[in-house]
Amino acid sequence: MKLSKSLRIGEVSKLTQISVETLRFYETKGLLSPSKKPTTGYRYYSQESVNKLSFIAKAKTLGFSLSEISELLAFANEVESDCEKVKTGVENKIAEVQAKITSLQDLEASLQVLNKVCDGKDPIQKCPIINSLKGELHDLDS
Amino acid sequence: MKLSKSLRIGEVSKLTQISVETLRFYETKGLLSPSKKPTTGYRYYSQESVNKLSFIAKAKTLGFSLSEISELLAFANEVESDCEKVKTGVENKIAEVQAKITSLQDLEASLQVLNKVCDGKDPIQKCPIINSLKGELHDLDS
DNA sequence: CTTGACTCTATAGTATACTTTAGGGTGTAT
DNA sequence: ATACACCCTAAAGTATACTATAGAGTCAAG
Repeated sequence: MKLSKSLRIGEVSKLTQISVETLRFYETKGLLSPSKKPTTGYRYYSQESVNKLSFIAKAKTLGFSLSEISELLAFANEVESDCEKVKTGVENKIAEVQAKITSLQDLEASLQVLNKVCDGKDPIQKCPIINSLKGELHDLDS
Repeated sequence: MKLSKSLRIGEVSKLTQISVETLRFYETKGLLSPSKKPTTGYRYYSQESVNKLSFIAKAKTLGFSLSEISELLAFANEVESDCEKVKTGVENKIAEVQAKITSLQDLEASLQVLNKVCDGKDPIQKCPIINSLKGELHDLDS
């Protein structure tokens, strides 16, 4: 078994495009724990660490928070468990995303109503948008 | 001219459902400035303040941040200006919301792909979701 | 005139995800 | 040997939007 070469923080940073400060920050959040040379305190990252970081980056683009990612990583390390929890996590995230989409669509509709009633040319005292916000916003509450 | 009755912070809080702490916080953010009785420092809010607070609350439900709301309020007070800026602000917000919706829809599609490949019953080592995140995620990068 | 509800300021804490700063060691090439 | 890039820790700062706490003054009723 050949041990894969271990990397220092700056090299990992270049490879992953994650700043060294952020790498250290992730460590404080328990997301990874590189080995440290006791005499110098220098961090040495294995290839596995790099893989983990790309896992983290991808999960982040999927909208997972760092603590959720932490959970996913923990699931992945629980040899006992099956992947039901993981699937459940993904399903919860889907539901969450759908809910966000719905509320943003509602929001957009409300904004479109505001936008439609204003030609942008009235003096500010008569601006229908300002007046709508000041008033009851009947059109928007439904 | 009858001056409308001025209210103390607790009364305004009950009326608007905004906590007294938040009312004071909004003040530090420059969103409103109730008059203060010099001898006691007590805040007294006019009906206009209450209207402003309902404006703020509504704009918040429309996804405007406090600093954006601050701008809207400033526009509304610039007697010189027409409502073009306001309309532009709303249009920018619409574009922003649309962009968010699109990216959330992409996100959902990615999550659905993950969800579909996993029946939730594999041992964690074989979990397709975990493995997708670990691997290249070809299906998701497109 | 005292009690209790209400108000005040100033400061710190919460949550998320980092970034920045200060002050000091480490490693390698010349 | 010394310069220079790179690494370390600990603490503070950033942004958003509040919430909470401590210690003290105010107001109205009984």
